[in-house]
Amino acid sequence: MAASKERITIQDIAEQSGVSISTVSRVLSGNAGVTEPKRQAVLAAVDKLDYRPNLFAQGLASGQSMSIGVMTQNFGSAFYDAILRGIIAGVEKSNYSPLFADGRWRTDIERRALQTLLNRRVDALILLGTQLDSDDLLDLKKQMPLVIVSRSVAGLEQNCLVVDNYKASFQATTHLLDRGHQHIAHITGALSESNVLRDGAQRLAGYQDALRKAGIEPSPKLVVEGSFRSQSGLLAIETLLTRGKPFSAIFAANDQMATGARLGLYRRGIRVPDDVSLIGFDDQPHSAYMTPPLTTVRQPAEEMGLMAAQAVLNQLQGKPFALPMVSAELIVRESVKHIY
Amino acid sequence: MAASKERITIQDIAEQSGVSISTVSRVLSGNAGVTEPKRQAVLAAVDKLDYRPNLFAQGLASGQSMSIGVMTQNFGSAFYDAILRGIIAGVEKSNYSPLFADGRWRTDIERRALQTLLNRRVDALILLGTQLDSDDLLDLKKQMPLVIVSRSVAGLEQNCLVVDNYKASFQATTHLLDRGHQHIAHITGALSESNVLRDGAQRLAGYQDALRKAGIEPSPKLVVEGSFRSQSGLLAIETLLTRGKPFSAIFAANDQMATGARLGLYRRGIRVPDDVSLIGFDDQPHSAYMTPPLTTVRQPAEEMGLMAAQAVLNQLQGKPFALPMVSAELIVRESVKHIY
DNA sequence: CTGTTAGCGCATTCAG
DNA sequence: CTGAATGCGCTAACAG
Repeated sequence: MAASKERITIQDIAEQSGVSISTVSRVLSGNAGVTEPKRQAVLAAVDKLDYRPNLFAQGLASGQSMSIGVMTQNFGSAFYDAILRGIIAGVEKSNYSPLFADGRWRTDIERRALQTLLNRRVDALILLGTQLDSDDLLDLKKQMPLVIVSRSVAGLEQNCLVVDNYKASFQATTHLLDRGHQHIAHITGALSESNVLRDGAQRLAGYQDALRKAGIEPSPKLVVEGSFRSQSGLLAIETLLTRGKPFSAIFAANDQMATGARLGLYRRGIRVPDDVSLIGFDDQPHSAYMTPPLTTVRQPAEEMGLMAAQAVLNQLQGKPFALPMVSAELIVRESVKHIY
Repeated sequence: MAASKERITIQDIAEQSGVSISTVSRVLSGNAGVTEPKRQAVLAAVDKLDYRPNLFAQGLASGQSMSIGVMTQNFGSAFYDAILRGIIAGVEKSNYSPLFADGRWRTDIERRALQTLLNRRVDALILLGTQLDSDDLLDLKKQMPLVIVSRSVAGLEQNCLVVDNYKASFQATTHLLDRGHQHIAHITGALSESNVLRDGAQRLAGYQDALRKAGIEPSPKLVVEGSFRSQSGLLAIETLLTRGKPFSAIFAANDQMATGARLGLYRRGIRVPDDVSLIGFDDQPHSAYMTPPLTTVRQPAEEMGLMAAQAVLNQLQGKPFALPMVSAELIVRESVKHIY
């Protein structure tokens, strides 16, 4: 590949194909009629000279960057990664291209990352699990198309794509009840921080209501507040054991805590699922490889990414769009035992 | 909404501070002397009007984008995520900002992702585990500052940042030997694809040489070729068991395969570490939470990211730079048992 | 349909 | 040291 010498511009291909630069611009943008022969000539020249329009010039002249900012909270997260994959796939067909940033679950970092995205003049925004204030979010919404994934914001219901945590949690708990478990402990997600409160609180509610529906009054002694991190799952086991109230199953608000709990049980010599059954939430890739493989709840991450992408693209084109509440699915594996 | 948010330009702050736009440009870029009073006036105006220079205009006029392209192979990878974190931290202090792309371990995707990076006119490139041909890489090197992480390319030794796989692997195997193990199996990484050959082959070599140094001739029956994926670790167990040659320990070329192997052993009722000891490589975050916690090798990912960032920045400034071979560290946990 | 012309916002000579 | 004048490469009116 004999690469670049001097940047070739629209001017070059205009001369090469014997037309004016505006005509070139027209065939390239496609939003104006051009005679077929000229069109072909231009295309040929573009191909021959391997022309690449200068995005800076385009952006400056048109006022659009043709890019969509995508903010994750952790590149390393398997769940967000799957969403990103969906977004990439969804945006691929359009003329827009994604611009990634990572908030690392820290408000200050996310704020700055958002600024750089804004500085790059993104035309729209997809925010995953954002921790920003709803005021800021409302404000952003006024400025450009916006889709918020995995967090519901009051006043922005239209733009939020969330999973039905309550229902999934209800089902997971019911699964345990159906298998004969009466004493089911729950390790919650973070509940105090108002920002991430949603998921944790909803999953807790689903757990409690499932018990009630089965005629069992939820016991506070069987509920331990976690933080969504492995470490908290590990600690939760100690807490539960200390409290002394027996249980035959544990439902953790996510797989990471379930993993932590698994280790805690292992250290105590408690077998899974022989002594205690375990269920997680999220279906981290590795959960299928735990010993035993973990029963958990899978969110259709990739689809969610696709939907989010489609929604922004529609907004960008002024088309109507809708974001339904997506439902998660229980993945049954060997970490749950049927008892009598 | 657009009323109050009229884009403010350099022109606005020029008027506001009573100087010309060139003076404004000077104090902002800092590469030219400006009288202190004027400087202050400009800064004040910038602050007051909350001025943000238009990157497109800057890029178009200067020919630089002030951005560094960063290509990963999988946003979801914990290892690469840690490297990205290091890169972000390393680039933060400079005026450059990172632009991310994901090659998803697929050459075609990586190629396209690289193109979009190039279209955005990145000033430099950091490639993680790239699968591109060395010819393309050589070519890129001619066009801009370049750093390749986790892959060594002939002719580009200067620009590659790699970990000493051989040494780490040698140490891991020696650790097993020191604990009394004589029959040590090895699940290799991918060996056939020339692109990712390095890591897998080097780890295999380290394993073999450690055995030889201990006076043990490596047995082909105890080596199974894997693909770096969990699934292959699972299958490897079946293969090993079928071959019938006994072993008391397994060294997998990465944690994912170790996890797969762990499940395979579990399914066969073989206990870890009581019956078989297990060692991985990479120290995935979750490895510390496996049951039992996995002994493995940790690569200083974040530091590597920092070094990569520093190296590109130096290149960008025409300064000299050097990329040493970094060494990994054995993390001892409960998955290895001392036998007699 | 198509060529000409004016900017987009900023960095950079080039004269003072 | 500083202001005025040129483009950077492209889009979008504006005439033909």
